[in-house]
Amino acid sequence: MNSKNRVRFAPSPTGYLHIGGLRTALYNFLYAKKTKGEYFLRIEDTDQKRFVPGAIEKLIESLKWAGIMHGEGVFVDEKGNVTEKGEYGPYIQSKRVGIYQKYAHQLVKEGKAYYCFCTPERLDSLRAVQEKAKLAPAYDKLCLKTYSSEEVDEKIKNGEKYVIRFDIPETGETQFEDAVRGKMKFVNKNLDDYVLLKSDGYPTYHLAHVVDDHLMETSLVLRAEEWLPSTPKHILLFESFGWDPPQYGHLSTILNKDTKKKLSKRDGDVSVEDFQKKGYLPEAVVNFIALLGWNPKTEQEIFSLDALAEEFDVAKLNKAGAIFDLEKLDWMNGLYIREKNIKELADLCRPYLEKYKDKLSDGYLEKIVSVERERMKKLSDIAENTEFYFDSPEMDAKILKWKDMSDEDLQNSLARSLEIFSGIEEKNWELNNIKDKLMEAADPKNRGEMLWPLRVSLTGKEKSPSPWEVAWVIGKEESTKRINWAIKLAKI
RNA sequence: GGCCCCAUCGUCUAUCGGUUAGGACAUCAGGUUUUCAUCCUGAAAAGAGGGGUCCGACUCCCCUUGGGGCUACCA
Repeated sequence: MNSKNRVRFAPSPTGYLHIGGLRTALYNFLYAKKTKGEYFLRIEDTDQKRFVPGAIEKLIESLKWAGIMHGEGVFVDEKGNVTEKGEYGPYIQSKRVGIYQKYAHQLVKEGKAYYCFCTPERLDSLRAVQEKAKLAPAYDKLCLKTYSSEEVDEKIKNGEKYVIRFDIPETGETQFEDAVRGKMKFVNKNLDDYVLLKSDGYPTYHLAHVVDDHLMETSLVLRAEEWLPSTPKHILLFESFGWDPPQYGHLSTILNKDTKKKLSKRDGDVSVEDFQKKGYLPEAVVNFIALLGWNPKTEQEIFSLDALAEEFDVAKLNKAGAIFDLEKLDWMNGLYIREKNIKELADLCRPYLEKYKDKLSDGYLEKIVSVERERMKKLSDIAENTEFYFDSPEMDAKILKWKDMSDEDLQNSLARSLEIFSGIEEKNWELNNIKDKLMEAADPKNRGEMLWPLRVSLTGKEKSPSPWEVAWVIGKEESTKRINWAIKLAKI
């Protein structure tokens, strides 16, 4: 037996990593880090209908982006091939079907499970009848009750399709201690004789989970709340095999802000990849989701991954569902953006300015980023309202005037700015220098009279960074050109 | 319908029977400021309802209500 804590993240490769899945992975990862245990990645691809090619690679890519890396399980190598590492493999369930089949049949032999030959049609009508009678829909054990073992052998020999069902006791209760919810108690007769092995020979989640987490020596299963109702089924299965179940902890659901229901693909962008594309930083996403359903019980809110691992404690996991509030994520993302150094931030922003890539030479992007950084919430903001760094702005002469300035005042103001700029030598075209010269010249009681028209003539916008910042970025020549153009425009 | 889980500001949450119910986001108002943003100050904002238990309940128990989840040969 392994004395280390062993936890896992076991997603299905259905196309992308859900943000809720990322949180589940994160908590497991943090637990392992905190307790110096092992965190491994298993792929649950037992539903052939839902398998999406390339999904495993994408899943791992998203986890890697977030910095949630496992030391055991399924990996992607440098060549892009899916590989595995670890003593408990294979870690991809489709490679383990023989194992599941062996255990399922063993249970049948021991009289704890049975073959079921019922057609989907019969199951459907059975369910319909039960629902109409306001009963809990459940399999009626028909095949268990009606067929002798000889009849079963005969049917199988004739090639009849079957599934293997778990024979759940009709009496008694199943109890367990949930790491986040405490004592849980379920009445066995409410439990259905669920399918262990499907007619295609693949296991259901239930069988695969129990067999794998026993064989892989998982000590704690932190998983989504939606699994809570099937946990007694899993406990009973473990017991049938004579195995000790792992400890369970069921995580609260992440809810959609508008519908207050489980966040789903239909609600829009919920995949990790979507957040990445929209310009969220992994630090912010990780920090934010960590706090959705977990709290360190202090007033600290900003945590690096390492700091989270330091503080993480299963006992501090929350029970209630948490609404995913994008506004707070935006704030937090802005915070992390402002902490980035210019070089790194520029590199992160570059993909969003693909259409201007010819104009981004010689540190130009670094300059833009240093000016825009404090007003960005997402990396993609670098492409919002920033055209004036690349092209002469569209100018609306009406907004050039500061407050109730006269035409003459405006001309004077712009002329004065032009004069100041021409007084600054090219080699002294530095941010602080430009700022000092402008501030010196501006009337302290009414700086807007000078700064507003100048800024608008440089940007064409009512809202933008300061005139000295923009002037510094676009350079003396371009700045001068734009002021001259504004002067002309204002005269018309 | 059946089974299960959950319940403090709009949102994320603190409170492990005694607090002016705290923090953060968002909102609003100020300050800094040419504008925006940043930053700083401040304000408004919560224990779903009803029963118990207790000297005392947001906190413990029960009921109601509300919300959510599960109810597949999907996970």
